[in-house]
Amino acid sequence: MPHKAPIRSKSGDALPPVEQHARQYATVRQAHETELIEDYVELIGDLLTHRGEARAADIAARMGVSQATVSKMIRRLNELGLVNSRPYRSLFLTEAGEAMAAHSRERHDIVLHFLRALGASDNAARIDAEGMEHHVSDETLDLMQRFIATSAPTDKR
Amino acid sequence: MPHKAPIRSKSGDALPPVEQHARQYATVRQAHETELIEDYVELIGDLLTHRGEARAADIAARMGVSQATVSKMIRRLNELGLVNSRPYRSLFLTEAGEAMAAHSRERHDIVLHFLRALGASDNAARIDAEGMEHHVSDETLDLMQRFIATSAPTDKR
DNA sequence: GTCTAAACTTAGCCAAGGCTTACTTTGTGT
DNA sequence: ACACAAAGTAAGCCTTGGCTAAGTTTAGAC
Repeated sequence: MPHKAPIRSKSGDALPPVEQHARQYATVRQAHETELIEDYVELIGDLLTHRGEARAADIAARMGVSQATVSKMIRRLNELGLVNSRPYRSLFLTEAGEAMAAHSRERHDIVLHFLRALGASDNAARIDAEGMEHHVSDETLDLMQRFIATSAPTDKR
Repeated sequence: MPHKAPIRSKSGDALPPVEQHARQYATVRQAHETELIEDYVELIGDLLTHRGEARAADIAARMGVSQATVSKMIRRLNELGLVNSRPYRSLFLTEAGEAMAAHSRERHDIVLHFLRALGASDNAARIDAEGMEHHVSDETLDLMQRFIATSAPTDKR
């Protein structure tokens, strides 16, 4: 019964050690937990910046979900101390919310510009950035920034 | 009451049109639905390739979840026609499962090598690849491949 | 000033993906 | 040959993040 030899047959990498492998997946699972929260907070921040206010209806339309879903989510954000909301009123971010929004926005921008610098179309860059944003380590983010700097000496809108 | 003017105040990009924005989030949500499935199938394929068999206990250890969770998941994979499993026995992939595993593995490898080519450490590259893999469009994947080719004329390992 | 549409909330449903606890099966070691 | 540990399964719980349907509040039109 073949069981322990580190066979290496395919293109490249063998399986990582069990604990390392488990940590990889754990990191991804953890990212998924905070991901949606960050997306909401980021969007709220963007709406406040670009539209002057953040209404649940706008959020629902942009997220592509029902208003009920947004309403529920806002309650969560409230409990988490990320937004200040009064029933039937427009939303505001708390300090913690502002910080999270700024942080997310910054990461998002870097990933987005990186993808464009790599040569991606606007559409692909936008979609991929939205998904990748939460799975890029600080280390990699740094490399992306460096890549942007060297590749596109001047431009950016 | 300020309401509709396309204000553009910050660093860069204004908000995308509502429908486009909603589509972005929808794409991410959809990726999340298939992500776990793909990770399991990919891991099973890797275990079969590198270890000769795929046991639930191994999967649980590598995923960092309980055996019960794996057992439940295997039932789902079975219903989806991705694995062949007989109770208490080792797993095998169906043709569809093989195809999905190969596809995931390929994407995973490209992202991983891309990150290394960018300059990421082994650890960061592994973790980020695990998370990014499911959020990279074919278009971007192509660009990554091209980047690998130009940046590292020969090496790999 | 009132009435009505739009915005918002609440309640209750569902599926997914974790968990623990308890049970069954398998296969080894002696 | 059997007993017992390891592997696997089953049942039942919880939280998240969707949904719909029904009710409430707000605010703008007239």
